[in-house]
Amino acid sequence: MPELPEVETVRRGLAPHVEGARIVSVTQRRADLRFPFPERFAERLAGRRIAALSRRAKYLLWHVDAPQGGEPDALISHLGMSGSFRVVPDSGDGITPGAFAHARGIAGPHDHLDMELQGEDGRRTHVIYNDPRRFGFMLMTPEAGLATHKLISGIGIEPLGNAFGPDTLARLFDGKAAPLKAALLDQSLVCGLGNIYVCEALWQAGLSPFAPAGRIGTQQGRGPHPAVRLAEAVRDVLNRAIEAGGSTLRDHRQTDGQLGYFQHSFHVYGREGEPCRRRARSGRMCRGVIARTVQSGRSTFHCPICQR
DNA sequence: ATCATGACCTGTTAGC
DNA sequence: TGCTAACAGGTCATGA
Repeated sequence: MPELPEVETVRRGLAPHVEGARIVSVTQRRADLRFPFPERFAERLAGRRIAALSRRAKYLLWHVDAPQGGEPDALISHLGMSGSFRVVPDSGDGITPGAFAHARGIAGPHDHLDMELQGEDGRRTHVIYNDPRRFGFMLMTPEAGLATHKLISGIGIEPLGNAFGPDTLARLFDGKAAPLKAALLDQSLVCGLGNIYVCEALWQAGLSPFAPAGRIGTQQGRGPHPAVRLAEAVRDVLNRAIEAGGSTLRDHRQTDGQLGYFQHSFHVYGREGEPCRRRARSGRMCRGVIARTVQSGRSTFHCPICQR
């Protein structure tokens, strides 16, 4: 599921419920996800206040205030392929979170974590993490060391940030023989893109997923420079996807349970064998048929006619 | 350094 | 209907 737009959708959905809220209790239903949970995870969080919820690449960062006599921590969470959070109001019947959730039939087999929160308005809610494939994870690190944390320090530029643009992109890709598809998936260059949005951005930019990444900085032709088209396409696709609440193929839900709907706007992803939807300025439709190929072990969807 | 591959784990779907 | 194989949004470790 979760590429940048889905993670950002989740962040926006959670933020009003968690920012400023106090963690009343944490129910952890298994010892590990992709990685083991941190030692004494639930105990360490209980009683502390969540100051802010931010996002870096596809990571959600929960900034947790210091406990008595301690230091602030950052909870680093990743949704993997199938993770989701949902927010459920407390029943107010005083039953423990786990029992509450089960009693109400809310906890499914893959509800691995249940955080009971008390908002600044005093209201209680549960934030429940569900993840069937368990490729997601949660780690804790001192807030002061967050930027140098192994998982965070190597992350590339945020495509929706101010520093991202055609020049940066061309510089990052300069000299790279790897195909554009692989370069855009490389989180240490530009972060947040996954298989879907790389395919969509390349289509929108009219660039071949197989073209060497280094070429976008030098290739000349008619019309806007490829790096300009690609940078614009990346931002536009991501922004539109966020507006749509992300893409729901299977698992992605907004935190209120709503589906994302950007999948209805896909031009290439999952459209193998269907006609290309590009319309030329003349009004003529592209005659191409969307092809699926495998690049570095994953499906690439593209139009062989208009993506060069 | 760069690149491709396999592994992680479960659920869904296509095909027989 | 029932079984099996292929495939799925991500990342990390490994080896060429």
